[in-house]
Amino acid sequence: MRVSRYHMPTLKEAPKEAELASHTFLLRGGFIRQLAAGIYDFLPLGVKVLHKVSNIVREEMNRKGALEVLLPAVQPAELWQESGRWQHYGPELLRVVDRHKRDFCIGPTHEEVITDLARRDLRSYRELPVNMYQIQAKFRDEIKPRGGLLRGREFIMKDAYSFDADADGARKSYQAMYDAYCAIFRRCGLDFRVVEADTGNIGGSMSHEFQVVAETGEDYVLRCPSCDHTVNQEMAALRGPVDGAASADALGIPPFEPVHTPDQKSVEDVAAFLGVTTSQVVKTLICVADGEPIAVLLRGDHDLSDVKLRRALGATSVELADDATVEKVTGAIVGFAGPVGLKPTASGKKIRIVADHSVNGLCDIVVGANRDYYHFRHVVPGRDFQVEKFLDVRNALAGDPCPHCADGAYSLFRGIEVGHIFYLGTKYSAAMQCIFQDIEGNVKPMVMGCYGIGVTRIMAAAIEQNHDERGIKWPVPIAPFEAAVLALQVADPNVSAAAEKLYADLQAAGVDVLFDDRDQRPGVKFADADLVGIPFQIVAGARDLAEGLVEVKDRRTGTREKVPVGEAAGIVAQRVREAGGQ
RNA sequence: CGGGGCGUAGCGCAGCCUGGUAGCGCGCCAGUUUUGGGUACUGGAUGUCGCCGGUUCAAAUCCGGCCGCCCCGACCA
Repeated sequence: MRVSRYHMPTLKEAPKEAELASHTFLLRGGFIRQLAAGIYDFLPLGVKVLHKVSNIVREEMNRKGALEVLLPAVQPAELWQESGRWQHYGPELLRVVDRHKRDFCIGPTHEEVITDLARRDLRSYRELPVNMYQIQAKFRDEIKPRGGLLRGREFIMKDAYSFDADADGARKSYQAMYDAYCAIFRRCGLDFRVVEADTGNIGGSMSHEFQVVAETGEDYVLRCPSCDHTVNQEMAALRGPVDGAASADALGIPPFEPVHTPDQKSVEDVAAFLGVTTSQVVKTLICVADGEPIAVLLRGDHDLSDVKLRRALGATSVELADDATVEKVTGAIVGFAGPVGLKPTASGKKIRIVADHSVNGLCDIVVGANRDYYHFRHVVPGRDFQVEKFLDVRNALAGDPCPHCADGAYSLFRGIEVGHIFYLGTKYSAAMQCIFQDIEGNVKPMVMGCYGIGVTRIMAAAIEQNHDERGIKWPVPIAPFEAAVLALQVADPNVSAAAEKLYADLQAAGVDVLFDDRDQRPGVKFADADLVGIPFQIVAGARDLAEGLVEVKDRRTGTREKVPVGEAAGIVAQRVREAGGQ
């Protein structure tokens, strides 16, 4: 491709909305343009990267026997009502009404559609297992799209769904996808980790995330260096109730008493005001679990993991109560909830009180007084209030003990989730009558799995991981072009002839090459090639050509070397191959 | 949804407080120049100042409403 005939609108200055490297360079390099919040146009360069990633995904999926399909973006509400998600998905599901007043949604995922497809055409165990996938745009009406392609509302995803006759087969299907995903991300040149994850509202019983290691990632991941256990922070368990080991000696502690805390709402404020540490303040979070309010006690310096709470309670949904509920339950404005003297619920039942293990064994603590602008101090758990049970519900932190080995301690890193696989079981197949007959003639629901990869998110993640101040340093397999030829003085016949030959030779060698044949200053070409992130650049200029040389630059390492013109194409073709190019 | 900010040329911004000719840099077009890391000079084109309404002789500027975008928080296969 010749730059003079290409559309590559690079920008010298970054649009002000871009904060992250990936967002900035994608915009500046002319890969994408924003159309609306979280919605982007893909320009020619962006599409090229998208295709390279998609092709890798496709190859690895096909290698595992998965079959490519293409499902509709617009889906009828009926299917979602069948699975129950029309009610449960919430405002993230973009719903539309057609001219006949029928309800539809723009698919945020395709479990319903694929399950419907499977139940119609798959009847016998002889036809299983089947794994079908597609690469297609999804829409999720995110509250807050951010970071360009990192969290858009419309994005491109590869989603696959497996159907097996039994759990054993389904586990094999799951493992095949696990392996395929590792191969895909490795081929994309990403530094990633496989992470144990929660299944969220998609359901199922086993799940792994594939996280690209990046400072700018939204997810927090804990990893134990001694046993390599790696898990999303929101569900990282802790080893035993070690926090509460110190036994309470309530004897010397005076009765609890109210203190006026007029302007102190946060734990930090209260601790500072009363001259105690934040770990001596116990915060009481009013949550709603499956519709019932529940009080959850946590040490002031800890955060709640709503995922761990949900799992510990065996609830299907857990959320923080809204202000009105908090006021009803505590009789005080938000910020002063405490375990002492909580009101019974509307139905007359006493509100349940649970606590994190770390609260066990604390004594002489500060808690909210369930009264506006008051706290209690010298409170002793067990003496002044009772806890129904102690649970592991706080977010694990770096340094916390790993539950899978005797002495390991978690370390923390941030990641960008680029893939997620779920062992679904029969959640959708049972709800939607996706059944088959086994060898004995029994009718059973199929055992499913689903597997997603954020294709557009890979683009962003790859940049977060591979860039410098000048621009992108694409890994060769997903770079928009593998090499560029920069003709520094197009008016000079020697230069243009040499550059044309290099261009032709590289093409003949199967290299995906961009030829900068514009009548521009050298600086412009260098800057654009670096910005756009072409891995290998051959610089053909009058100065070196006079000696029969051109310069070969490696964008990733920054090394430049002078080589004879005649050898340059061969050298670059060789390096492209070694780096995993086409 | 709560808090904050922004909306003026393709991009980055000034002008608004204190109402009166719409500006700067980059980019773009023409020409000259330059030719190994965004060259210099000359000339030029480009704006419903986000939208609607109000105040006023006069509104980018003041007032009201709406819309859009960004950031923080809550949310999130």
